[in-house]
Amino acid sequence: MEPKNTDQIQKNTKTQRSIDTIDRRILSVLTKDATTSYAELGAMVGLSAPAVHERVKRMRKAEAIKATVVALDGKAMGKSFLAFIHVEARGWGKTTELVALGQLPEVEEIHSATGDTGLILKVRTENSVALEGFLWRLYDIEGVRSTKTYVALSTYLERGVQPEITHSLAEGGNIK
Amino acid sequence: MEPKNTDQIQKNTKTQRSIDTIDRRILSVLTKDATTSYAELGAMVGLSAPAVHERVKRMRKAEAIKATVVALDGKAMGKSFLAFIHVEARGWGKTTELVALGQLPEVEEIHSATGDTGLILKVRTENSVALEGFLWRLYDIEGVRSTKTYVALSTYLERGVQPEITHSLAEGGNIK
DNA sequence: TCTCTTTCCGAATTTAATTCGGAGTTATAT
DNA sequence: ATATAACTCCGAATTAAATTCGGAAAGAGA
Repeated sequence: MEPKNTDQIQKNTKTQRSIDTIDRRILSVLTKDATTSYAELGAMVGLSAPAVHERVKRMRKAEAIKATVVALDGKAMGKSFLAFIHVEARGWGKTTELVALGQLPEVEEIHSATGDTGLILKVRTENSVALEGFLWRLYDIEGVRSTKTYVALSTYLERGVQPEITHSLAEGGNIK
Repeated sequence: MEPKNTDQIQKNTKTQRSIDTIDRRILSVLTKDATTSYAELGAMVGLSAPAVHERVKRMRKAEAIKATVVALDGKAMGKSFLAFIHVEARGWGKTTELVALGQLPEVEEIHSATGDTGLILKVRTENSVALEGFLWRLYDIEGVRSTKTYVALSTYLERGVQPEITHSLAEGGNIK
């Protein structure tokens, strides 16, 4: 047996164990149905229930899993209108007031963005009247220069962060 | 994937009891933490565990609750880049190919939209190179005329559909 | 009023989550 | 090489929660 070169420096001592293939397979199931039991998950990935539990617990602690939540249906909640609103604001200091809009349950996402727009909002309202009401509130905020609203007519896909990565995207080639 | 026509589902089912205040309070908790036990939920809303269970079961069946899922951290999954891509396509028949992009785990949302754009995509990738790779694949699709990409610099809020409704929005006034 | 339906509760049961001790593995240091 | 420490796993035992069940209370409609 040849001795390995020990020159390599290993410096991951205090870092959390990285997410491995089994972790991603577990997460792949849980992003679709988090009511799956540890026993079932174990059968899928070839581990015992306590082993899966241990992994999930670790990922929760490391905040790779941010939360377990129910996904609601917009229409059933009485919110038929979905819109993306691009907000152009004068001066970056006023972003605070805009972010405060997150208090409203109609606002689901707030991102600052590149391009010709400062903020992107995802807003789901009861109807077009409520959306208009929201836009009025937006213009009431000091510094809001302009907005562009894109109303979603149909939603073909809507889901959270997926654990898989398409490595071929970073190579310019086709899907593996 | 075809957008789900919930109207028909509603018709076929016997008149479902509508979502009441207690239901919304339960959902409000579950959208933040679906690991909350029925006993705890019951204590919060003044019901027994079986009563809460019954309500949740009903809402699942009625698909007001679409699923229970884990919310993952994009960075922890190795996806640091978030972008919204507006796609303008020539002819509506080609939408099928675009919707097929939903196969990629990087694609989180696909909506058809009003405005000067046909589709809005929400895409989360490893880095800018992978995002560029994705854009190349987009342009490979027949009929894609142009795209506009908005990269999210910071995310201030990101959550699912909320059960509460701000009624004052539909009245043009202030928050109640 | 009577009946049908819905919603709820407490108790009992079933199922799953969680804990625990120890075996096997790997990495690191002596 | 060998010991040490740190992981990861498993099966068994325990604890906690989900689920089922029968029947009581409340409401709707005839």
